[in-house]
Amino acid sequence: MRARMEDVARLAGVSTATVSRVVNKPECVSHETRQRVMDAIGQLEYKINLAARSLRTNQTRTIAILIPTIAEPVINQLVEAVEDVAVTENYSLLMCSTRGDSAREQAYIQQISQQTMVDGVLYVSPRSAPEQVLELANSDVPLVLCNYHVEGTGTPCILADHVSSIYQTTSHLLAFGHRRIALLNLAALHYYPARMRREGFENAFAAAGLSPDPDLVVELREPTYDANDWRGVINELLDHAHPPTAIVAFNDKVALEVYAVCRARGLCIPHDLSVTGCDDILSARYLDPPLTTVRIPAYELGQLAMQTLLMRINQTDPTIHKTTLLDVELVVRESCAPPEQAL
Amino acid sequence: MRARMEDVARLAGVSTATVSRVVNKPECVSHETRQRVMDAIGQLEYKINLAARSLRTNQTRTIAILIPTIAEPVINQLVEAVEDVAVTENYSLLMCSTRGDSAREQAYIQQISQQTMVDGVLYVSPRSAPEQVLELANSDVPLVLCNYHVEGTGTPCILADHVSSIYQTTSHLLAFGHRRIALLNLAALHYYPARMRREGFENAFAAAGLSPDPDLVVELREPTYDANDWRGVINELLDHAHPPTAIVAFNDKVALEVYAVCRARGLCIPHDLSVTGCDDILSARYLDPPLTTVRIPAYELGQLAMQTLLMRINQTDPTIHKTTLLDVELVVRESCAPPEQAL
DNA sequence: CTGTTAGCGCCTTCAG
DNA sequence: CTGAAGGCGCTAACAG
Repeated sequence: MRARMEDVARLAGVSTATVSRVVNKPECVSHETRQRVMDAIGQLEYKINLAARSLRTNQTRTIAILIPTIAEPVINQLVEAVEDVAVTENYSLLMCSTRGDSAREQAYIQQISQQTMVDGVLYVSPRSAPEQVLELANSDVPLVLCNYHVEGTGTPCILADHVSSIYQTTSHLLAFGHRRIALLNLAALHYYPARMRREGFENAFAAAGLSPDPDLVVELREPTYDANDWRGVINELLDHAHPPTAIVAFNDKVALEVYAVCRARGLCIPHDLSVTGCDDILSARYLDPPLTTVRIPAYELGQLAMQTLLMRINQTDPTIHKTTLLDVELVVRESCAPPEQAL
Repeated sequence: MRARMEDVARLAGVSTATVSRVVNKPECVSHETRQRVMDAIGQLEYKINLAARSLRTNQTRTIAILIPTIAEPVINQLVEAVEDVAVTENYSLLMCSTRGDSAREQAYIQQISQQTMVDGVLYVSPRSAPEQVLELANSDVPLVLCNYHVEGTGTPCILADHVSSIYQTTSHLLAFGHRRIALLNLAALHYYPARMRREGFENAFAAAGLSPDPDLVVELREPTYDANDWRGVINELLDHAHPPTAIVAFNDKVALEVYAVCRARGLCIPHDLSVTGCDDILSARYLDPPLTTVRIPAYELGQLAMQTLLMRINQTDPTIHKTTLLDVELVVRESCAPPEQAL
């Protein structure tokens, strides 16, 4: 629209200050004047110019959410939660998804830290080198990390308990009597949760007074989101002279691949092989048999992360506890059974 | 950062205009001067203020994408495509997802049309009343519609061919010899593609010189994304005195529910019942049996929509063809077979 | 190739 | 409760 506040002011016979008040603090303007101004606004189809406002107020009312992809169920629930909070708090959400492209991740970080464009950043599952994450953490843009952990800086970190998730699925299988349990993990460079999952796996064995067979721990370093590479790995595992009786997949998508391989080999889950996943994606319950997995509180994660970021921005509570670990819940379905003694 | 262009200019011993040029048209500045300015920028940790730039240039370099939810595979692929184009063209993406809440959809539309905040809007799968969509179309914000169609206004519409998708799955079943085919459709208020799907269903029958049994056409008016309501409907259909031998689901999620119901009833797909879906979500191929469905060119849709929007914004080509229909592809897997003659 | 100058549209003290 | 006035930081003519 062409009309500016000045035009509205003239038409309503008031000053621009009053128009501004009508827009921002209507309660501070007399009912009568307000009405006149509102009419003028409608008549001129006046549109408020956010750039001018931002320039003046020094805040953009926009936050950026930096994520690896939007196509992961856990992440898109998290994003939805963030947006829900943003909407109630009158913030807009800038989507920055990197699609596993580290150059793009870098570019986004540059953009955010070298331009005044957002009031804060939510950085989910960083894949960048720790130094780069630190660089952002040490810049003057308020930051909250999700699914990542840094120490030293005052950056709040909100995490699901990745140790616990794999600990729980592994323990579940151990309780069934499995001993030869394989772990399918993603250990891409700078991918933080991988270590925690590995730890959960080992802790579960340790708690049972056992230790895992290193041969059965597979850590793919492929940073992409392409699931194809898993098939080869799974087949290798099953071709092993002394194959596993159970597989702990680090997420449900990989568990899906285990299902596919079993189907191709004529193996019956859970009779011939027990399988667990993680994330509880939609299709987990529709598989045959339904998949035993772990529910990640993705929505709560996003909510908490956004609330924390808002507190940082408003400096409401500078003593926000630095890192929060959210509990995770085992969802037992039908993909696990005692191992075949015959094997 | 505190530093403004003026500070940089002073430190580098040049004018602000030169600093601006270094930032925006580096090729128009001598190598030497540029270097000096860049050093100053680094030294002062100068951050460019986008609000000031926008105020001056009268463009935000931001576009809004208005979507019903982010958690649908087709939509999130589309969004990814949009973002990919945005990144290459130096635009930012504002996420506006309504989560099936029409009040929120309205609020977003208000915000977009009554504030200068974005250079354009991509409106995907509107659920609002047609008048409201038209209101946005007639505002001065460049708009492109996805998965929707309006006539009269010059608004470009980019659509997947919803008629064809259901036409193809229905024909596939007819070719197997099915005659009692049920349609599970979503006909939420103002949900545009529902009509097209219904049309595809009926056209397929007509092309075979047949007509569908109206008893077997179910159109749920539930506007939510909750899939639970479908179970009851599916059970009713199968309890019918003369039940269908095949079910055409309007999308894969609903087909998933058909699988679940069949599993619960001890029915074997495709032996006892043939099923088709639409969208080709990830899990479609992991089901047992793998689901016959339709691939929607979601990425291409998003790409084309964004490119079209950019042309509108830049007025590169005011003669953009108004509406584009993208082809859709049947993916035959194993969820369909000839009907049991015994039934 | 570089500098001068004049706003972009709004908010926000400060008076009245 | 309302008005006057200044400036947020940047870009884009226009000169030189």
